[in-house]
Amino acid sequence: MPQPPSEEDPKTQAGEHFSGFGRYAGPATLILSSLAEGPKHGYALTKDIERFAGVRLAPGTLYEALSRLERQGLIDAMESDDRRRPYKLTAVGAEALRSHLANQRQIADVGLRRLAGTWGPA
Amino acid sequence: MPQPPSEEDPKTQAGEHFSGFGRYAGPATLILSSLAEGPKHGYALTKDIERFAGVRLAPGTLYEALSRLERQGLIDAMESDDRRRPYKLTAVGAEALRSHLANQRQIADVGLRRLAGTWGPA
DNA sequence: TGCCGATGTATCGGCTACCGATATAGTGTG
DNA sequence: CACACTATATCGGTAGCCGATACATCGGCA
Repeated sequence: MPQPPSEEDPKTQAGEHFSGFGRYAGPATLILSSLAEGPKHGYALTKDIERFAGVRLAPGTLYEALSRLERQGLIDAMESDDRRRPYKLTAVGAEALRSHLANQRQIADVGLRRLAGTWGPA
Repeated sequence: MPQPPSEEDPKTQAGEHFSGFGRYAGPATLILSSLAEGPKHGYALTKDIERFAGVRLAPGTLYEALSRLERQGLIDAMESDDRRRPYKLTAVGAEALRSHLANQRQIADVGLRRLAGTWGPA
């Protein structure tokens, strides 16, 4: 079977999103979205985020964001025997992510609709 | 008649989006999305953005972002007789906004789908 | 007329998120 | 045993974001 609507689609990525925006989209959103799939450690997050969002997070950005998110109670660190430090989404984090993404999606919809209106569908 | 899917919906706003995120969404995206509807001056942008995104931009944020966007060629200033300084989206700005919003929307979709998977639809 | 709130733009100072560079070390493979 | 990859952590610089503040105009209303 042809694996119907398979999760993320690498072909859809914006190779060049001009970078004329603030600091693009905020690492926190990307990290939480990645963790929504299940627990991951830092390096795995980097790889996953690059795959589904086309964004490469610098190490500094990643680990600072992780400790910030943990301090805020949105994610939890899990202990492990080897050198990896996995994190998992908390219930609070999941709820925060849900409302944030819903908001972002609505904004994107409004913007795209307005673009289609004045700037033609092409 | 109940005015079907009328543009922006104020009732859908997230009254409390926890603010635990980096810099939430970046003013540039909001400004460009607002200008996609047509030319506006600064103060009108503030009001419109508050209405469709539920975000109140501080004056500093707004005007600094405006001059940055103009410097980048994403918007153009229009002269006027009264004290208002309207801006309009450029073709480059429209294209940049389109790809950026498409990217954001895809990220939001991935995140929400993953949330629904592991964290239940409730 | 005089007050006041809304409209409208601009700038300054602080904070900190973001990022690149760098350091360190374990792992696996040729 | 050298080298690339995995993996985490920290530091310094920068600039985007924000609140405060300042200033000017306009309309309404007592």
